[in-house]
Amino acid sequence: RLRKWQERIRTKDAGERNLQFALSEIDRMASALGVPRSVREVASVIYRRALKEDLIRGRSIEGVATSALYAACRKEGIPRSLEEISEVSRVERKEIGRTYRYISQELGLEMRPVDPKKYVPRFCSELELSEEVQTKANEIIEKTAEEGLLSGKSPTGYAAAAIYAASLLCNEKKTQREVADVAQVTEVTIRNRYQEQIEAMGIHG
Amino acid sequence: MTDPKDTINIENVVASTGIGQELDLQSVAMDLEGADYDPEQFPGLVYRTQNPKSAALIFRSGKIVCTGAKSTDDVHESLRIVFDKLRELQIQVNEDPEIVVQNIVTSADLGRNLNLNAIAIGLGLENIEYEPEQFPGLVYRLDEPEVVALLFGSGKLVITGGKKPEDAEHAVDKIVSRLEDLGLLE
DNA sequence: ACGTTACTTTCCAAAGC
DNA sequence: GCTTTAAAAAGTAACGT
Repeated sequence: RLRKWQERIRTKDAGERNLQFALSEIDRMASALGVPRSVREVASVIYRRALKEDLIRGRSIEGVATSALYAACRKEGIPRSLEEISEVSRVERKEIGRTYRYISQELGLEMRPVDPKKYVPRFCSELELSEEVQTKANEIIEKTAEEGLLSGKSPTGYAAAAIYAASLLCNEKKTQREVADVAQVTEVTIRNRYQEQIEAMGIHG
Repeated sequence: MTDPKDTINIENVVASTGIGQELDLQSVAMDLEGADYDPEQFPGLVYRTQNPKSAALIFRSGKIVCTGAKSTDDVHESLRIVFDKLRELQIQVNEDPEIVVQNIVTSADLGRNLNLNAIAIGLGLENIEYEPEQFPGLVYRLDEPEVVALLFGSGKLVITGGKKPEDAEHAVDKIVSRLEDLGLLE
């Protein structure tokens, strides 16, 4: 009898320790990413729900914690790409992606695809581009996405191309390399998306 | 107006069977030309047929998996070749072992571009998976037939998980009517 | 700025770790 | 869960030239 009781305490303590570890990891990663406190709270809620629904079995605590943070950033409208998230996590990109898809499905998070416009303010400020460029980039994204150009394309690459195009149009040119570095995509991707976007916008230049 | 059903093409058929006899894969690997066997890496021996093109995974238990064939007829032809090769090595093989198709992979074309964002919302976010940062296709699981469809912006699609060629046809029909009902196939 | 190769996703069986 | 095999879809990436 005593043994069972001690075991319960042991598991309870272990579970408590694991939860504390997960929450401190979320805090550490959130700080490294510079996201507001509200995002950490949303991530914590998602993590606790995953724990309650027993979704952590067969997965690492770190992987679920990182995925919860990725989901929280998206839910709060300030997405970070898997590439950016993986830079502050000890879990590799592929594992974060598959764990995110799993918890998102199981918890019924009903996450909408990321809107590329959500990346515009952050990328533009890192590039020190004006408000005018941001507005222009948003216009390009809005208009070309309506025409169906966005289907299947990565949101970061799409945003990067629109920002590159907008910087040219507003005479605040940034090179493809500069934009690519901030968005963490290749110049090839920017070139491909840029060509499609300017063609759809009817711009020549 | 091409019927999307007429664009269906079988790309791969996976089937399993067995010769009803245990095998010494080490000696089969020695005698069978072109056999790849690395038990440290994988317990099955890999044997490829050229015509029809396929890959057979042969196990110690005598069970065999055939994959890569473009039709169920090709699966039977490929396995007939594998059975004959084993008989040449003085291995007893049952008369005509039962061959069970486990999975058929099909491609098709809806003939129109798709707005995957609108389709994701229309089909219901709880019924689909669409993560363009990770993969350009929208994943749609059907209950009847029980298959998985990958929808792309080009209007092309992949149907997998079916066991009969008709499964893909029924799936394409359902997807087309579902998208038409939603006004998203235009 | 090309071209090639290779990786992402879905499905399934097999035997063993 | 992983390992191996095959195949398509389209996007992205990393090579070499």
